[in-house]
Amino acid sequence: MRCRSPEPALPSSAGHINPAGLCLYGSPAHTSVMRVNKQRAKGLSIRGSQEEDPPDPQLMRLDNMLLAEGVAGPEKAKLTQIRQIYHTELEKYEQACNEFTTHVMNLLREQSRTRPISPKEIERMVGIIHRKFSSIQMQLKQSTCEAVMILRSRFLDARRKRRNFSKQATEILNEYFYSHLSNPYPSEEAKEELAKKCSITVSQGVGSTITVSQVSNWFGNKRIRYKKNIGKFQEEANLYAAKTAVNAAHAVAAAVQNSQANSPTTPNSGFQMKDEEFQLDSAESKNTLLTNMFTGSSGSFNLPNSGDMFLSMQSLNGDSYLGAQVGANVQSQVDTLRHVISQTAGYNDALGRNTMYSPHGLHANGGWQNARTPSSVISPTEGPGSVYSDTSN
DNA sequence: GACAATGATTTATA
DNA sequence: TATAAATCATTGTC
Repeated sequence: MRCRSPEPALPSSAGHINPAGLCLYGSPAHTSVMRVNKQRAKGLSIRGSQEEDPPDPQLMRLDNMLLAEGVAGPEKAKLTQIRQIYHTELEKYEQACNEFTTHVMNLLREQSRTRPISPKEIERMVGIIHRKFSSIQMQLKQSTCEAVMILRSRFLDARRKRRNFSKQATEILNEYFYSHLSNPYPSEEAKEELAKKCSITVSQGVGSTITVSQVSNWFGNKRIRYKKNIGKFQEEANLYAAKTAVNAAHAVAAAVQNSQANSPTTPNSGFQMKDEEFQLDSAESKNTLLTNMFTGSSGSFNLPNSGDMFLSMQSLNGDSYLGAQVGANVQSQVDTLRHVISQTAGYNDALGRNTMYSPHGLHANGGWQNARTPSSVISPTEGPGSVYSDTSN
């Protein structure tokens, strides 16, 4: 149940101060507001009114609190408005108190001509007046604090509102999801890294950050929605699978080049890759590449890695996406790659296992195998510690 | 304005 | 305690 905060009741004039005025009950802020008000009420006097020139410490504190929360724009303007009204009203009360006291003193002086008036009586009268005004001033302060607190809660409430993640952030999360399709349960570290990565990306655009719990939410939603309607996500899965493939291809190409550069005596393994073959400027071209990879029509490059990628194709369409022919094609490409990579050294363990055709991943009953087992990762495309790898699958 | 997409919340469960 | 599943509520698109 979401609560909606009402509009802050701004104390616009002395006559409008809510006499009950005090609804910050229960909250620590309320307690502290009351405590401060009590302290302030104790020392309230006409003379003390001059102490109001510096900004109210409580309001200053709330102000700082709001600023720390990132209050800006209209909220901040409203805060300034509240403070201005508060100080204006306070001044008015103090002036009225002064004037009224002077007036009563004059009256008493007048009366002293007809009857004896003791200084004690004058003091008592002034005391009564001051007490009355203090009480009104306290109400003003309480109302102001209330308005500020409402403003704050409204701001926090607004922050709870749903905001779509940036495109880049969603892409990062999707990349992870589809490259870990057999076990889309990022570890705590992976979540942290994803959150970090997303926030870095997002901060360049929207200026917000994504927390670890938001990453968890995202994966929770993604898993359930993917499982519910695999067909709907097929295109997306293809796209990200292609992306992963391209990334892997780049990494392999780099590894091969590196290997050749480091070992001038090593003959060319026959696995030549031109970088332009992997330039995919559009989703369409990625899809084309993907299609070619699975049909073998391109000839330039076929599936480099990613058992998950094949898994996604399988699981998306039941158990026979392009069937064994594709599987064999993929297998041969993987074998070629494995051979190349084994020559470049360093990733044998990572790619040494071929689980491409094992029926892992999404179960027929709708669950993921090894659910709740965080995937740990070392990948040829990203290296140790990266969140983008699923070689454990 | 209708509808789909999506982030957040709640509840139940292992 | 993490997750699944259902649901809510907002945002974006047409």
